[in-house]
Amino acid sequence: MKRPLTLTARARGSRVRAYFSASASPETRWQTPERQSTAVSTNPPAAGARASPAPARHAVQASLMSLVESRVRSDWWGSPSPLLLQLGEPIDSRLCRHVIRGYTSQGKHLHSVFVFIQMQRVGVRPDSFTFAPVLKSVARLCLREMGRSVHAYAAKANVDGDVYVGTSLVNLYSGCMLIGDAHKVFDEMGERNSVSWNALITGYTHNRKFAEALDLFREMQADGVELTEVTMVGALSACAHLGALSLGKWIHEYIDCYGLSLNEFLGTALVDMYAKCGAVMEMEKVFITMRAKNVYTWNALISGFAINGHGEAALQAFSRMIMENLKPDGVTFLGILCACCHEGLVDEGKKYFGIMKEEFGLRPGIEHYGCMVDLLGQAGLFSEALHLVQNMDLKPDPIIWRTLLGACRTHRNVPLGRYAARKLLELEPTNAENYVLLSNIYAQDSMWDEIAQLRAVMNQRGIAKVAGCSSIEIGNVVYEFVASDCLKPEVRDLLDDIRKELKQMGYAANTGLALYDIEEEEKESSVAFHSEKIALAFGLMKSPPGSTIRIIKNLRVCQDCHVFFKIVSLVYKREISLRDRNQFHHFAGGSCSCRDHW
DNA sequence: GTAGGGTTAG
Repeated sequence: MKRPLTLTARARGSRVRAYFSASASPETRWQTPERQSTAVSTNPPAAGARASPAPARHAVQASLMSLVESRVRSDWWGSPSPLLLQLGEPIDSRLCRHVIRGYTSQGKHLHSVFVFIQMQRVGVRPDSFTFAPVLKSVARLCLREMGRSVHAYAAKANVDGDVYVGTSLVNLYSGCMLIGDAHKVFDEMGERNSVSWNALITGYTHNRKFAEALDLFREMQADGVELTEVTMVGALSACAHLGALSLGKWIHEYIDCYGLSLNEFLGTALVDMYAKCGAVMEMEKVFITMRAKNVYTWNALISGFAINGHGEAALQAFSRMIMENLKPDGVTFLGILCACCHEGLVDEGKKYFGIMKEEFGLRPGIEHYGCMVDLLGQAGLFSEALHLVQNMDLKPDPIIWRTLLGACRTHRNVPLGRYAARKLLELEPTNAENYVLLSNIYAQDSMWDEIAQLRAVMNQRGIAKVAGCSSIEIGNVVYEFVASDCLKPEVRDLLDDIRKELKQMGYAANTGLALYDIEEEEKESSVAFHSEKIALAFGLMKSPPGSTIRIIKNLRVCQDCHVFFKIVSLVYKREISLRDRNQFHHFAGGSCSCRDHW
């Protein structure tokens, strides 16, 4: 008998807050208590989500034609099926549907939309069979205003109550990043089924609203709607991003218990969930179990190894992938280059960057260059890194400059740091992270005047630092902590005790990381209460002895916390997994899986 | 006959 699990919604408004606890056992189905959060369904849609349908046909013709016709004409006339362009001729509606469906399924979305418009021009009425594919095409093209017009036209044609059309509309708005509108359509649907729920859940994950996606997942289950493979893919994706391991495991159990098909989609989502939750062994187990694998699956495995500091395993996986005759793509090489970065494998990274172009004919994107700049910069090879940035065939983006700036911080390279920061701030003057990075470089060399100037610029421009936030799951409840939080006395006392103990082991707070020029004692306390340290103290207090402490942070871990965690893992004999914004740090016995490269 | 799915720099 599996453990009974209950689910609670995320409680908002408290400093330490519970997201959810894991769910019910698969046998007993998921017991969903009353909602505590109003985060999801009260989200008001943007005005005009249900625009007046009155002038629908004209709206389609006028607003859509001007937008689409100019873009489509060049390749339309050369297309293999120009028969519908005999404007003014009667067009058979069945033929139109057939052609639209064909174009949409082939990914020729502009063609699909264009045929739809021709139908309006010659007075052929579309039906639900026509709206569904054309809405899909509009969604893929991300044409918001066109989508609203087609929505209005569907209402006018009285087919918006159809479950297929409704689901297509949910998909349309979420694809256009208008998730509030998608939810409004969903709420107003007279008939819903599993597919409509899946469309909304997936929409929330695509819109990066992961906690809300899980709220919906819980609602769907409570409503007794069938949870399918597609549902689980969406929910697992949300778990992966949130680091919600216990819920992810529950879903895995459900898949096994209910015999859901571990196809490429679901298997890849599971592999990715375990990877992003730092559970590397479970990730490998799922991968081995899977019978159907494709390039997505391999990519999830390779980047999973990479972010968890298993660079060699990532490279071995790549070799196996090639042996199994799978063709790697750009994402595969991103994982490989990322693995080389985290392992500091400069020569290997250069080799794979070359292979990518020469053997596989893949043109490196800006993200591949980003990895190479990181690899070279973190290795202290600044001339090569700068040469690459200045000579690549793409315009350097802010991430490229920020990566170089980060390497300058690692190696205390103030002159190049200034140069990179100037380039970066030209492109991205309002991102606080850029100022903090440069300030950290100055602070390492006690350049307090420069820091004061930076602070003045930030104040003048009204730029505030992003608050550090760390979460930890204890007993199936996720607690969140904010940096310099108002601590409970017992957590503060424990942190003080830990610090005293660590000081005896030679730990001294790295006060150079404080953004401002402040008194030594204050500097120490500002890094002393970084959110990950608070989460760690809470974890030491509340988790069973010997269990792995898993913490997730929204920003990159600072050098001081990194040292702190290493010593805690040694002194307290605990394994600690810390996921920061870019990668995992697995601490054990006084060292970290990242080998201090991050 | 129409709708819903996975990987991706720092």
